[in-house]
Amino acid sequence: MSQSRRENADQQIGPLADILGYHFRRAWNVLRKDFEASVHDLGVRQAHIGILSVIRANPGINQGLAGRTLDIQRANMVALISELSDAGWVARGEDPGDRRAIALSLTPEGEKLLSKALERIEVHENRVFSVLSARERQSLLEMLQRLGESRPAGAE
Amino acid sequence: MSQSRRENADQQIGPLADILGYHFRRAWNVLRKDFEASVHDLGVRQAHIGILSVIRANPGINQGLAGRTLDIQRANMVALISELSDAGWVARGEDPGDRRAIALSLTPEGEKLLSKALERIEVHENRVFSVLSARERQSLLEMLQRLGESRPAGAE
DNA sequence: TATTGTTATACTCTATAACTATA
DNA sequence: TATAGTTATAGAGTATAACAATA
Repeated sequence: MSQSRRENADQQIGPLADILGYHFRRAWNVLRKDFEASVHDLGVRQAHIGILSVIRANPGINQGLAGRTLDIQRANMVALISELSDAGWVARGEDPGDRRAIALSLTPEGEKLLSKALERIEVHENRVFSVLSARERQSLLEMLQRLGESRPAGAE
Repeated sequence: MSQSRRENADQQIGPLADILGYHFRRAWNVLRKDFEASVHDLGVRQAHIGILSVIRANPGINQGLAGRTLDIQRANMVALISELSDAGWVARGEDPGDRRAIALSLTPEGEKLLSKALERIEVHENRVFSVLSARERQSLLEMLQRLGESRPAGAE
């Protein structure tokens, strides 16, 4: 159960062949690069899309909750929201119930941008995941959901 | 085919629910964090393990080829190899056939370190992937391999 | 006391351009 | 001219500590 066949040039990767995390990293990099290339000219990055989606689905949501929903530290949300605001895609409003909080909403331009980006992303995903069957794609989605929602305990 | 159920607190994530890349990112972060926590005290990072493994499997391999095997830019290999050399795990030798190249090999300490790290990683992977069955794990491995070896064309 | 947003800072991985010394 | 290693630098995502204003 080691030294699995690997057409990669003529090099051996040794113990890595059996480490899922290694293959995860490579696959993630392929996915990430193609994603970036496919939306780069729109001026958005990965993190932006997540934020815009969550705001669209929850108009008036505040920064901290949006960040927690996406697993983005609140400290890192600050710059991201500034970028989205500077671009004219997100508006910062007042939270009626909490004067510390900022209520986020999409501007009409933000709505348009998000729709355009989502179209690009659909094409991008069809391209990248063309090496998988529809069934495999569904199976992968379920596995990734389970992994992403898990909180493995033991290595802290 | 949208707005799929999500137990994530009471927030909606909107269009993200159907984007594989979103779930890929979350799963990758869970995996990455647990990995780091599990080998951190050994003084190694993700990239180091890959390099050590490839050197073990190909003693005398040069820096550039090791990097290409792992999809690490040659510019980024420099610091990584320096770290491994400074730690006493990797030795830089002369390449008999090419005076520009550096022939890499593991020191006895490097061998020991790698073995120890691989044990940690096995525990780590069993922990993280405990949410998957053995069959799913195998299926995931195959899909990740296919994705990682693919070179999606169209978004450049 | 706890939480919201903020600033400052750091780490890791990834990426590009330009240089040198060989080949 | 092409390649191996190098330097410098930058972008992107992620992480922690500490602070002011508000709850």
